[in-house]
Amino acid sequence: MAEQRIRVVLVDDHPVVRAGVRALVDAQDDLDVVGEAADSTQAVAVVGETRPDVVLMDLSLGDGPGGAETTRLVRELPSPPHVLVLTTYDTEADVLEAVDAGAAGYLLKDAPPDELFRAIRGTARGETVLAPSVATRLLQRAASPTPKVSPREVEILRLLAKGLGNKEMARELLVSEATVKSHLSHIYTKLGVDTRAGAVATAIERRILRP
Amino acid sequence: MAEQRIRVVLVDDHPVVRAGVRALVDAQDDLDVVGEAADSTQAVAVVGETRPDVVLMDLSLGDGPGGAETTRLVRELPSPPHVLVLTTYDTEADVLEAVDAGAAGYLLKDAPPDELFRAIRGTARGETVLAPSVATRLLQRAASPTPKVSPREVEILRLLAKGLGNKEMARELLVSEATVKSHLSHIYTKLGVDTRAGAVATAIERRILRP
DNA sequence: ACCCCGGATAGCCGATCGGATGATGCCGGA
DNA sequence: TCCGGCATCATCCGATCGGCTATCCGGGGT
Repeated sequence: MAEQRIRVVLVDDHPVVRAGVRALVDAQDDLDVVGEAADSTQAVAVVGETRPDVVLMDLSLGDGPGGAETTRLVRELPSPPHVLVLTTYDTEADVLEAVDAGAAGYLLKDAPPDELFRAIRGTARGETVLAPSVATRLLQRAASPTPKVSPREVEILRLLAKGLGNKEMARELLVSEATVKSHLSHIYTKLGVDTRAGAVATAIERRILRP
Repeated sequence: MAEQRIRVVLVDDHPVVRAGVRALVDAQDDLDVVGEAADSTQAVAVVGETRPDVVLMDLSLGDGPGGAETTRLVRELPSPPHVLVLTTYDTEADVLEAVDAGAAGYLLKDAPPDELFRAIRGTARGETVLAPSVATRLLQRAASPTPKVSPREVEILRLLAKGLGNKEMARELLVSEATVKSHLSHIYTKLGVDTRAGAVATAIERRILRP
């Protein structure tokens, strides 16, 4: 059956997870783990050397560039491999970021091994593979596009989460209180809330703020 | 060297992680993985049957009872095994909960394999093993004890994160607005904040609320 | 050239919040 | 038994917030 083994590289900062995926994937006779990387730099190097068909990419890589950025770097290599994101979270922001970084699929770590194998094979063939829960979220977001929060607004959100009042934010950002209120109004509109507490909760949920 | 193999049971809802730990641990000749469980019920059953020396416990087990509660259940069995918590997060609330559920150690999943092995051996001998970053947090918290947030207050926090006003919360919880404000004041004191937004951010950070 | 958007600013006003203070009832541990 | 924590309720008041309306400017895209 295995005309040609599918060559896989793992990118994950957790040794345990790498060992797990390797153990599972190597047990399949049409799949080969040809390399591992724990961070972004290693990932690019290993992919360049081993020229795999598929890269399994974790999104949180500890310090340094994250999985999304690493995906972008890998996809910019000549004749790049397909990237299958394999991660714990299914927050919409993560998915979107990964997808527009060039990821071909998105799986959650709690997926049963079978699903993982099918996903790898599909990705190798150039198919797009999404975990059901992720697909659902994507569709929801597609229906109501998330307006982008501007950098300045993120700044406001950060201070908001620290519990600052408008006056204090104004001082902190060297602008007038009126400006702060203006930003806040825009934030409310974009996040679909109408209170500061709701804005903070939604911002964290959407991963605009890191908890 | 290996006078007596150390018998280990894995409890984790991620197949990938179970495979990883199993692969790593089984490769050590003094350690034996004698069972796996994906949820709380399975965990208790498997531990009861296999009578391991050490249980490696993930804290987030998907639906149903979590790792802390499961740790408690396992520790209530006759001549119970030592429980080593192996998880992704090192939030103070998690650690405390696990420790007073009877866990003997706390390791993070990004720990290098060596550390994991040493931790398992230590735990088997009845030692207390804490990841450095966890130990640090514990000490910090020991200095300034975190006041417990009451169930009712958590309820308030939940609604707060949804952006409700005091009046709306009162209606929702079938109490007077005065009561809501009273709860809020207590929450502010306990969390060390003085605004709703700050309370939400801190509550999420402390994992009192799930994002 | 034109227009839209992000960012900054202003004033107004009603609704809401946050702090202070005080009181009651219940339950569980010392 | 007594104390403390939890949950409940009440009032008062100054500070703050949130919505609304409007203006201005600079840069990027059509």
